[in-house]
Amino acid sequence: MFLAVDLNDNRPIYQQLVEQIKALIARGDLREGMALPSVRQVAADLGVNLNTVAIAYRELQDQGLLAVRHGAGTVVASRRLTECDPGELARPLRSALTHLVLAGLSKAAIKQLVQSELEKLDQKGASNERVASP
Amino acid sequence: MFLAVDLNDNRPIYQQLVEQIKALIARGDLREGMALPSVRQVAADLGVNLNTVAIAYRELQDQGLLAVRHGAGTVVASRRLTECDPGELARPLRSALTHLVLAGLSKAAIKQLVQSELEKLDQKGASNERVASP
Amino acid sequence: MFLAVDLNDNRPIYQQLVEQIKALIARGDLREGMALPSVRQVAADLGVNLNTVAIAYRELQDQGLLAVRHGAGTVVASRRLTECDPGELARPLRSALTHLVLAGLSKAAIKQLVQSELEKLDQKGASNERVASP
Amino acid sequence: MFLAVDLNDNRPIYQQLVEQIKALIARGDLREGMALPSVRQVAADLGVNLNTVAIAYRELQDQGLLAVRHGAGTVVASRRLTECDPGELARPLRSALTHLVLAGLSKAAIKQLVQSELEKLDQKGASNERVASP
DNA sequence: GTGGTCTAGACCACG
DNA sequence: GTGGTCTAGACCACC
Repeated sequence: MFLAVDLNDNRPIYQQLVEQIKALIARGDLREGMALPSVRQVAADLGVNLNTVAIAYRELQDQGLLAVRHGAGTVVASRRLTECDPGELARPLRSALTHLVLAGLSKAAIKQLVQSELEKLDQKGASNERVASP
Repeated sequence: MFLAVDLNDNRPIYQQLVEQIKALIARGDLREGMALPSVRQVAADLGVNLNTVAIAYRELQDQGLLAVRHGAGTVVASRRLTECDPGELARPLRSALTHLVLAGLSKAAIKQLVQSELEKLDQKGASNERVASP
Repeated sequence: MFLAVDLNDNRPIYQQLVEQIKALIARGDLREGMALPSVRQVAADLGVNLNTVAIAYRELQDQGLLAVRHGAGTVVASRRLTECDPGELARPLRSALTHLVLAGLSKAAIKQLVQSELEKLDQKGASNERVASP
Repeated sequence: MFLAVDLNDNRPIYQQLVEQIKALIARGDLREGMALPSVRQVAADLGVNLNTVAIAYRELQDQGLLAVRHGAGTVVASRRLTECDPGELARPLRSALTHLVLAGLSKAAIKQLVQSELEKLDQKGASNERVASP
């Protein structure tokens, strides 16, 4: 299984699941139309409450990333760009960068870190830029 | 005053204050030894409870960013760089970048955003690199 | 119950609780993953305010000793050794030893006291060294 | 001057002064009958409030370590063993040892640390054991 | 049920 | 004046 809960993480479990599934989609490990394991199975595998998983799935559905097909499980939705206030969009970025600056990293070191993290995300997730090969 | 609370923000007020003050320190608007407004004054200005502000100040004290002197006010602490696991350090960055990718931003757009945010931070905070030339 | 507040103690109640819980963990009475009584229960048992206990738990969470799971109670965190400046680490020891010297204890008496206190701590806490022999 | 205030220390200034003077006495740098600088001079040297120093001196007087001779300044009192509940006496030691155990130090490492700290204190402060030479 | 946060108002310790 | 702590009681989020 590709999901895990970290008990040493302060964040609520459902939020950890949301983040992880988002990351899988962003990386391209989960693509449009691919099925996700059922709420019950995830709950059983991780040993968490069924409701907790359901809330995570619902959150992702609300964000337009998952499509819940009645009786047929849950699949990755067709990519719809999330509509956000551009100002709001950058807030977590701003917060993360502040964190790094206060930790003493130089501007160059931070840009390098961003670069390497972006490459990790783009390894498989180039679905948007892909042009012709299938 | 340079602080504000956003009621539309999900995060607790005290955490908003922590973030804002951290940003001010990272930008160089607040420097070593500079005094912060008193807990009571901030509370009055923002219309929040005294304790809420005290919790924010205390959090920053625990993180080593503020030096709170009982009876004598609060000042920005002398910076000792926080030593952290580099892996842990990048986690919020990773999360923020995932967020942006899912919002549909291209790799190039994200790097540009990072660049512009870093420049905002570096406007004033170059005090360490500047030596003597003017 | 294994906690108590001493009203003759100058230190704030929440700090007394922090110290006591730390001691229980150091002694091995509380081990990784063990659940602590709820904030409400401790507050009721000790006759102190709910917030006072919450502050103590939160402090221990910040120090990485407890894992507080919203809605699911509090457990002893999986230990990751705290990395500290060795000089800073010895400060409370230095202060305590000074105290004992001024009270008139001989060097030998102090070492004996240290020995006996350490034995109390090591009674149960040898879980890491024990391997497999019984 | 042999006293200093550390602004990055959370403890109140007067308590820092008390600790430092106690350490000087324990080490033997200050011996019976030796004069201390006046309250005013210490206050001026350290740039702290006159009252703050006075409170520190008074605290030490209450503990029987200093003798304030009206109009003639302050001297180190003739050593009187501090009367304490033996249980109370060990509390700071217990707390310091707990701290070290939780930081991951082994029993042996702690005893070695105690040994080295005690030797620092005994360098000059052997006034109790000294037998014959004056 | 759990913990998290906030308020209002009180009292104490420090400088 | 400053910050520190505590109380009582409320409401919210999580499981």
